[in-house]
Amino acid sequence: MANDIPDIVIGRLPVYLRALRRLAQDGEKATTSSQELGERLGISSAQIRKDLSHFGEFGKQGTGYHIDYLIEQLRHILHLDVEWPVVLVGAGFLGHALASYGGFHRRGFRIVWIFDNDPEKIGVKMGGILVQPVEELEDTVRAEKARVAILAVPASAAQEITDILVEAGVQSILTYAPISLVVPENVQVQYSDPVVQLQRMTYYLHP
Amino acid sequence: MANDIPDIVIGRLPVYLRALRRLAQDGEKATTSSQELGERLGISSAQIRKDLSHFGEFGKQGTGYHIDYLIEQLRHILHLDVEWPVVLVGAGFLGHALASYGGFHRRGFRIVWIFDNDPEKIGVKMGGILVQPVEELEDTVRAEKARVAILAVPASAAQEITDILVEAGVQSILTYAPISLVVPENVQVQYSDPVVQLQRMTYYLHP
DNA sequence: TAGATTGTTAATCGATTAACAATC
DNA sequence: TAGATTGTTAATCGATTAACAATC
Repeated sequence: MANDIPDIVIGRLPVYLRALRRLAQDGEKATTSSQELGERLGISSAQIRKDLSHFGEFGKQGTGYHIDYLIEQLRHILHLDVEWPVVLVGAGFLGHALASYGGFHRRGFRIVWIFDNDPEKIGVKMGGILVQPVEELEDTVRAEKARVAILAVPASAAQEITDILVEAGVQSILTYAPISLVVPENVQVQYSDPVVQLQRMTYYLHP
Repeated sequence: MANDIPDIVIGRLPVYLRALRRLAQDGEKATTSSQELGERLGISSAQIRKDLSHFGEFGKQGTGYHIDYLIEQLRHILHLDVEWPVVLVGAGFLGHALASYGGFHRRGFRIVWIFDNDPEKIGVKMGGILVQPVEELEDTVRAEKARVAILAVPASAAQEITDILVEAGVQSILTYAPISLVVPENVQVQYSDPVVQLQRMTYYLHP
């Protein structure tokens, strides 16, 4: 069963989910509409309705979408009704920031292992988690069946660590290294390179 | 003169640039081809040629693209032949990681101001830069004509800080806050929310 | 010359939007 | 009932790709 639903649609669902959670938190109303959501996100209401219609009928004519119900549906679609344990590789400043970030909790993820190759870092606690030697990465991933990883290592180490992660069974990698990774097609990669993101904007700045 | 060239094309150029710089650094050859580049990036060669053709003719039949020359052209197109001073708001762990990141240098950016609202942080040096009180943000941005900002503040502060930045003249914002920002249409925003990125991948994981 | 690879065209493929019947 | 808003259709719009003449 291959994937019927466009990647680009899947990519928007977490953004919808985030906006819905905000609406739920504000607690002003129990329902919202594709129009209201679209205005907040800068997306057309038709697109939101179309995206959601790939998965079912979640709204009611005349009233819109029940916020809590739609949140539950999106969580289910995105497989967020379980908490995913995450392996973090790289315990530099960025690794430290990620390990200490409170935002994973309740949104589906928890960093539970941290690895680094620097003897100074090994044994240190970050976000309450002990930093382990990278030599143990492969065995740990395999034994614990970790499927989600975050890469916060220098470009020079990124492909090598990726190969280890993939070999050990990781299927989803969020990478901060400024390099394009080569992975098998069943492995998902999301890139976060601040420089690339900044460079996407300077085109529009007239010097 | 409005923008003729699709956003999606602009978005790929920094990725091409990054790959080209890697090739230049390896120093094995002076030229590359759309095919080689495409294989490294997982993009079709036709797309690379098409993207570049929006801006001119940079290659030669039979030999491909001269790497250094194409790098220079892309830098020029993306307005990276000047170094952009960047204002960073938020001096938490993430702000610290960004301030200490060596990767901005030589890729077109330099963080030169850091602001925070925490008295404990103000006066501290991060990446060699003094953290200043957020009360001075607006005046500094205006006086120094900063046009690029990075937001590393909690969701609760993000829209408020955004409004100040926009009011003071910032036109490009890279935000790490887990919230959709509302900005005028002449302001560019790039989002980096690790949870959203992870959530985009769990859809493809079968629990 | 033979081989390689560009830039571009036209065809294909895919995504977005406008509009509206259905219905809460 | 009147007003609002969904889910869906068909039309439009835009992006990608295959193919190839041009030419280095």
